[in-house]
Amino acid sequence: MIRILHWFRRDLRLNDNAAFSAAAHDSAGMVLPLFILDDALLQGRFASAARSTWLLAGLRALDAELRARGSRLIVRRGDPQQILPALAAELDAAGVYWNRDYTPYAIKRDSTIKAQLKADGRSARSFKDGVIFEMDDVLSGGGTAYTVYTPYARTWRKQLTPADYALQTVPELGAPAQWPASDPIPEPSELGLDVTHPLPAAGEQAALASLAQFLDLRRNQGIADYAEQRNLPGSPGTSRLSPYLRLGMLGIRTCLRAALERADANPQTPQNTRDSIDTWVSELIWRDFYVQVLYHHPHVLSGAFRQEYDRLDWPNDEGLFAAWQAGRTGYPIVDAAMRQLRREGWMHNRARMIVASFLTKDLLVDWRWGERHFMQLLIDGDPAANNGGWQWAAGTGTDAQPYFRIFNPVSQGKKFDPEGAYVRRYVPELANVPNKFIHEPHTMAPAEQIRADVQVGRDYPAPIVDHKQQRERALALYARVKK
DNA sequence: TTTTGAGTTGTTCGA
DNA sequence: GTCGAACAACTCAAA
Repeated sequence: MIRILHWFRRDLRLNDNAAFSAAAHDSAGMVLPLFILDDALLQGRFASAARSTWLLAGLRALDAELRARGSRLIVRRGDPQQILPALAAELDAAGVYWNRDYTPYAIKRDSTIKAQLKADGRSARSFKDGVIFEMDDVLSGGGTAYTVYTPYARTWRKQLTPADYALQTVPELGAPAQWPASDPIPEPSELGLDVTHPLPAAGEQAALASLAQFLDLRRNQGIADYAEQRNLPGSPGTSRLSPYLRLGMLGIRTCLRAALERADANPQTPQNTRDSIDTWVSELIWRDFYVQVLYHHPHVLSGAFRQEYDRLDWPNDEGLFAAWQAGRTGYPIVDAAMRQLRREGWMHNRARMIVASFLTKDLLVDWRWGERHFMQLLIDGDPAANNGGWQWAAGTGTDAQPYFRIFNPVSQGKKFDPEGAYVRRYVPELANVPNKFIHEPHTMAPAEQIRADVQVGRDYPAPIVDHKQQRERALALYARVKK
């Protein structure tokens, strides 16, 4: 009877898991589930107390899923490059399987481990699992990787077949006569993590329930209105699935299949629902796109995708950066968003664009400072998507917006949070400000400020920069690079 | 090789 | 308040 180790990483689920299914199949159920807590990832530049806490919750949920099926999760703490070959030897495993990860760190680590395992005479197999299309799966007519989203997405959709999102069921699992030693899953405090804000319910059951709720057409707030509602940060219009996708508590094939079946199953599906499903699938394609961009252009993690933009001479005012982080810029939609990030470890997508534009184009701070701050606080923080989003906002990335397209934080607020619901929720000192002034409270006359229970400059900051002026400075900053 | 069409999510200005 | 045009030019991808 052979044993195969399945090395869990960003795939904390049993359903629809390519490597896990293959490991169970090839070992006739004698798959040994393993997770390694890698100190390098717990302490690196992008380490996050919130995300690590979320991970620990995910491990507990995964262990519970496994135990319900007569198995369990083996946990080890340390360097995977040492632990895996040693553990494979100790357990006399015929092989080790895992799902691919596409960051430069992961690629280097995995290829080292694969070579070691093979030198030891074991099989080492990696699988595509976290995306629909990976690496060179989607190429332009010239045989090169796309760097522009729209033609990438067109080809992605054209070549998609049902086989690309076929699901595997959870296999029957066996148990060895004796389980190897396992470190306990640590409590967050044991890792020095002190996250006080609540997290979503972890695990694949919670993830599947969230997906079902999002796609439920009988409720008004399901996907039917997604195309419109998703842009309103004060409304529950987005899927909220990103934390589950980040750690693979939810599979991407499961998402895609469920979405497409909603549209296809019923010919009566109204047009706005079809549009919404299509819009959401586009978001899933964006996710594949940025993974693919990072795979082909790993330099984006240290500098601009378009390297001429590394010459941008950012003023990088630390005081302005600190005010942005704290949500005290005097621009209500920006402050609401930054406080949501601290309070929930999550931020609405529209708000992410607004605060990214504000940091780079209004405060003239290097996008990498914002990228790092997001990674440290977001429970869904993903190197590929986060980097892609920041570089897009900064105008240094793939498919860059024209550089003069600078968000106006006041008009964005008026357009996407007209009643100020979002602002009022996260900036309570503005709770009683009338809608008319909610996005520019400093324009209230003193008497109006008294009526609204807020004195700007005392209870809430006056704008720390002048948008119009900073916009001109940003244009000048970029113009210097262009010539 | 050359040409052509198009590019996530905007803003501002003037009629 | 609403509308259309200008913003500035460049790169990518496909024909």
